[in-house]
Amino acid sequence: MNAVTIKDVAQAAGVSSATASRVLSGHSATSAESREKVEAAAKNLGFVPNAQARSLRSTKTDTIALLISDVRNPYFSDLAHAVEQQALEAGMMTFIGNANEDSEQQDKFLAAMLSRRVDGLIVVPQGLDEDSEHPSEMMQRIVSSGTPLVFVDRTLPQLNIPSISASSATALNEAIGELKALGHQNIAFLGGPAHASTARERHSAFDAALEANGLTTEKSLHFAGDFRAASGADGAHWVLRHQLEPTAVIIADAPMAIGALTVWREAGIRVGADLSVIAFDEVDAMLMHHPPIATISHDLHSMGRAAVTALQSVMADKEPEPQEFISQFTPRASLAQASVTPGA
Amino acid sequence: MNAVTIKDVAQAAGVSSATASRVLSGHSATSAESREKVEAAAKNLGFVPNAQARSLRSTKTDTIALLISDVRNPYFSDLAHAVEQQALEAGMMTFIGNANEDSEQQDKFLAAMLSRRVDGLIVVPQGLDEDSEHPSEMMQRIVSSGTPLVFVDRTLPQLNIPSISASSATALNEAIGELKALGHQNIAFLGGPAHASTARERHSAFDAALEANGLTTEKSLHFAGDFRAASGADGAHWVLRHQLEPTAVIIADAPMAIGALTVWREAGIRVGADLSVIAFDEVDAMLMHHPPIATISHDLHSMGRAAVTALQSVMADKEPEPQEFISQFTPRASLAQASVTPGA
DNA sequence: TTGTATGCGTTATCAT
DNA sequence: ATGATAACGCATACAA
Repeated sequence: MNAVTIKDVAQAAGVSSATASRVLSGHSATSAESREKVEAAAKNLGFVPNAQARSLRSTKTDTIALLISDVRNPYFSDLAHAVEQQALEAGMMTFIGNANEDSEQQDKFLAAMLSRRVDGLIVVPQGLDEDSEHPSEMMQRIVSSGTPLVFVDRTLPQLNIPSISASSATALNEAIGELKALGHQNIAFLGGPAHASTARERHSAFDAALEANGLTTEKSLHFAGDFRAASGADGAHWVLRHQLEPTAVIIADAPMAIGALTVWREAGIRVGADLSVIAFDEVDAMLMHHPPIATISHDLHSMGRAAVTALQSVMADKEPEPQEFISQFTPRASLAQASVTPGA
Repeated sequence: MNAVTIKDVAQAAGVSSATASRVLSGHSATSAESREKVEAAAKNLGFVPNAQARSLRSTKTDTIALLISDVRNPYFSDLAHAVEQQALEAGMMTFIGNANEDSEQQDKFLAAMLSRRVDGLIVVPQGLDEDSEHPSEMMQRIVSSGTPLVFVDRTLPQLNIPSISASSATALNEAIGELKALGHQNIAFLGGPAHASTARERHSAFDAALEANGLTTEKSLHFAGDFRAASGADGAHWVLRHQLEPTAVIIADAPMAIGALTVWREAGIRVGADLSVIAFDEVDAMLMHHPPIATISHDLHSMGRAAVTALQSVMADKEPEPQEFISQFTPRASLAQASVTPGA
């Protein structure tokens, strides 16, 4: 077992534990001689500082936590990768946690992080499934604990927390404009759960884009899913049975798109001929599909970087102006894919 | 800021901090009266125990770390999900780290975990790129520190660490048998980097399967990639230019398959007609491809569970019999996909 | 520059 | 069952 402490190192080096500490943390002044001896002893004994004790004393952990809502969604694993790289550059470790689209699991992770005194938290917040109006109790406690916190991708508007999110207005306007130009009139929307701010934003941007393009906003053409594949499959059936016979569909995330495309394939619907499809999130599966699916995609790398930067601001200042941190990113529409073709 | 300690709780409850501790950790015997008072006070003050201090004293963290080699590879994020769920059931938190297929980044994470005194480590080990024979120095230190350690997916044979891995022999035998029955003679293999044990295992199982099926083991039909998409693209070009004109290709992981399929699509090669393709790892992109790609897929859920179970054994016993923990899983071949058709 | 002594928040020991 | 106190490993104020 590893029981080698700074005392052992000090003893082996023939100095006091204070001097050993000074050498090993490298802050204060130390003589070249003791530096040499201590470093040799530490290496020799295989000394690994106990981060628990260190941060108990210094109240700094150089660690942030990132909570995403679904590890298995490539959208979020890309985001995780971006955050991690940026944090690494800033000398901080990242703990990645997975809420699994479940607010209970989110709270468990948040509690663990809070009790481990991470320096900051970057969170894709889960709304409460039953009640989207109020954040969970644990989330409230995080906030009132004063732990630096930043939301990314999704947000909880009630909480006034710095948020890195995206505005789909432009991209959806472009998409709908393109579809209209191709003759599509009845465009369906397979949306996400109302407790996710991104789902709400995409839905209202969809409605606004219809209106801006002079198309009727038909409430019945909106399907409420939950961002997971199974609900996309349900949505696909719903589209096929819909009395307005939509000729184009926009899908709010990649897992739902995968579920839907699988259903349509099995039903013999030819995407790009019988039905035009545009999906959020440019993941491999969308590009591998035949034909490739037109996408509205976010610059996850930049969003991840921005989240870390915003968190660093919060960690530095004590009272930041929240308004400064509501960053809006603009996703990019790639519509020149064969999944978008003239409609009836 | 959150500065409420167990002393504050004790004071508010009118008991000693020792009693408060006993109530809050729930181990020793306490009177109903003090239990009530302490719990009320704790809730009232919003007390969050400091895990640093707790585990400094108790040398237990109820936390394990999982190091995967690429967060963005769905294969590994599925594995991460499985490990996390199983650990949660056992009352342990999981820190997920990403080596990004880089042994330096692996070592950074391992150092951080070691210094945080996690109770155990589940690792998909990176070999050293230059020298696949020796584990990294940090890995050696982990081992000699006595921290409970289990390898999953990949292993480092030199280290004699309990390992959860897979044997592709059966699946590849089946795959090659099918290809031969369909008339394929020249079958190429796009493999992974030699420093990954899975790459070596898949390669030698491929050779063995050729031999078992009475096909010549043609060294020149093996392409050495690195498990990433770009090398799959290189491999795709290599296949097209190869003088033996292979009619079937087996690809060692999903990212490489995606890279290769993209190249072939752009080159106008019709997979399933001009070329038969079988890929390891059944990820969404393989199923979305037209035609769907035949796959050899692992039961990641079981492998993840097994890894946690094995780790628990190591944490319980002090000197386990390593042989007991070399679990072999057998991937399943799904060959009835249209990417596999008769060959020249 | 170095050593001594103290404290971080919690649990364990030893009395009572 | 409870309280006083030491101890976990480290960093730092203060003294030398």
